[in-house]
Amino acid sequence: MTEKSVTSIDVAQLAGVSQPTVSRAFDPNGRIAPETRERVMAAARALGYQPNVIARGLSTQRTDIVGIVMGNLTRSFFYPKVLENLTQQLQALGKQVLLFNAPADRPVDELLPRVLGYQVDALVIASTTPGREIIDHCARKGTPVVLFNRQVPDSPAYAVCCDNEDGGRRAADALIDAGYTRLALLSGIQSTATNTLREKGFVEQVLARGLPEPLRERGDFSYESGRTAARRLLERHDRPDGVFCAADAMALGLMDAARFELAMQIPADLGIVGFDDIPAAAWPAYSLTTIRQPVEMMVNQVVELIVPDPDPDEEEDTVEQPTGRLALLPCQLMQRGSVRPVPKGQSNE
Amino acid sequence: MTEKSVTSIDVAQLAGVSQPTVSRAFDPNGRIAPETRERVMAAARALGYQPNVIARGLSTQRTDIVGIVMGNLTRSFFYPKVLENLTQQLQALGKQVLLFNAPADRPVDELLPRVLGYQVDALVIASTTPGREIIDHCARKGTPVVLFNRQVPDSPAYAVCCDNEDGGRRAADALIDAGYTRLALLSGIQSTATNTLREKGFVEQVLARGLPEPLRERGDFSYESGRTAARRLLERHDRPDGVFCAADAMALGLMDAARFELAMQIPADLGIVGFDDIPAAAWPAYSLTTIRQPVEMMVNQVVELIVPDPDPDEEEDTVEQPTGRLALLPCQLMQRGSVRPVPKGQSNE
DNA sequence: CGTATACATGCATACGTATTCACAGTCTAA
DNA sequence: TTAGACTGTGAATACGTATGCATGTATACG
Repeated sequence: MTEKSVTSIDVAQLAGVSQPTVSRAFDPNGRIAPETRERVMAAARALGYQPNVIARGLSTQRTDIVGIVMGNLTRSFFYPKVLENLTQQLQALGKQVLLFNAPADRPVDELLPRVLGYQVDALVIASTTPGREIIDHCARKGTPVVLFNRQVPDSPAYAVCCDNEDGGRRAADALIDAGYTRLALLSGIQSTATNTLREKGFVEQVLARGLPEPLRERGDFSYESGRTAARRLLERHDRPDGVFCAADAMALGLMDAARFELAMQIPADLGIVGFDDIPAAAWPAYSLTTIRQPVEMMVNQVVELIVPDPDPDEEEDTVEQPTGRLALLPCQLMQRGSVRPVPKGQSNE
Repeated sequence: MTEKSVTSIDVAQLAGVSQPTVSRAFDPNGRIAPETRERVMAAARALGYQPNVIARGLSTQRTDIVGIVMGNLTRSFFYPKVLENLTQQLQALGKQVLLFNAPADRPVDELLPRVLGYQVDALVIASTTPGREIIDHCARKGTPVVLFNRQVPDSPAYAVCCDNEDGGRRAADALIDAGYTRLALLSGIQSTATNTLREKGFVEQVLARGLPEPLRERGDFSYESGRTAARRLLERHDRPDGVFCAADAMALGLMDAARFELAMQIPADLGIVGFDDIPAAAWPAYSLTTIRQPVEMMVNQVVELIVPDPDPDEEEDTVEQPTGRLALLPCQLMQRGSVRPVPKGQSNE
């Protein structure tokens, strides 16, 4: 058993050619006579030969593997879709995804040795805290790094973000336009850029519209954290009447605590705006008004940065991209039932 | 730029040893003097050297890469957790996960060339339909294949399943014990073993307990499919009063349609039992009674099959495992609010 | 003191592919 | 007809690591 696997040499022998010819047959641009290629392919089929990607990687210095570092996949219910889309698109382009798991609240540098060892062609960091070390190291090796909804200033990494700050502003507008006045903020993991920017946009807009500084409560992006934070927040004497949650999962937890533990009416007693637009936000049991992240667009951007267009006339001079290039994609307010309708004629002036 | 990456030869030069010595320094079992190892490691640190896993893979015929084939990650909300757990555990054991995406309803054989090319040490197939070809090919190469919640009879693949058939039976008992009598079944993708077995267990138990054949409606495991199926199912003149859904996501869709479109009371007018125990099932907005799959246990089993215990006294004779070995893990009924309480003294006799 | 043993290390080579170079044959243009 | 360009192929080699084998050195035992 454990049959020795069939190599390009075996195929070469059967087809009566040399090993390099087999290699060329499998290279779409390989200079080879059509009839030779056909003969090689026939032999390959007969033997069940499949080029060894590992060996090829050693030879070409390209593995067609893209590393993806992700934190808790199941915390906010947002990243599974990102991962799914990314995997599908990359696979369609001949790349495969190597998945790394990292804690969300520590820099990902601990994974550095692993990631480097696998000679990935590119690295996507999402849902965790990027570290300088890993970014710089990849930069030296010429490995593109794309940060997903994260930013590291003055670094050579690309960043693809939805406009979190603007999203925060829109959330503020949505609540204020609807007439809520005692606002609160339920934030996520403090060390993340997603949280910081959403928070900043929200608070600044609240102040800009002439309302007092919103209350603050902390969570970790998860449903449970939203639910427990809700108890603290809604039992205060100066209980807020409108809350922006930095992630939908927290908003759902908050909503459940408010409705089922504190018997509050939504949106009458309490207006809630989330962030992400996860599937459950649209379910009628929640009908959560939220800020949608343009996942498809973001993933497209990432893919574009990672796998260079094969077209551009072989201008292989690698037009040096501006370091720290940032793609900022627009978010969109999804109006649903967790915020009461805007009174006629009133809106963000 | 694109600095040439540092190899074991560079480290060897700096440390004043030969290249194989560097290799041995990084091998935990390598015969090497402690002080030499320290010197090598110091040199490696100084240069930022990291062994090239690809090259190692070529030499050792082991890549430490485990392939995972998954279908729609976001359809039933069950697989993200599986993937997360699996990735974490394998990573802790020094393996990495290479992710393959496959359509859920077609055999995964189309991916065969890809998977084979990457020389994975093991292959896990979940959430999609396994194909004979890929299994047989891996068997010939000595690559273990583990099917997650799937089975292919008489194949050399391992299978780790929760006891889907028993889960179906328990669902039937839960509904019948609570006094529901006009039962229905909302099934998932027909070609999957998970669906077939849950269906079988449920129907057989319903008949065994003396009730008439349950109605049947079809979905695809997704929330939306549950919701649309609900409309068809609940507008019949012989509307059921108890439904078993082959996945929680469908149950939630069904529940929403029943409550918000048809103004039915749950559990009074309609009892619902799901399968999986996804996070949302426990949320008070749903409080779904469901059959829990023991995810941790299942993942542990998978990992055990994939990475052999290093302990067993080097009995490397590879005690031939029985082909088609199946691990059947128990599921558990989670009693919540979507089924009315069992009347006193009544239960599965 | 001599021999057997364990240990530490270097040398040579293998893993499977891609690629550079050289060579022979074919085709085109004068 | 011949010089040149072009095409298709094989030989040789590189990619970075692991490992079998041989060698040399230190240790144990009689």
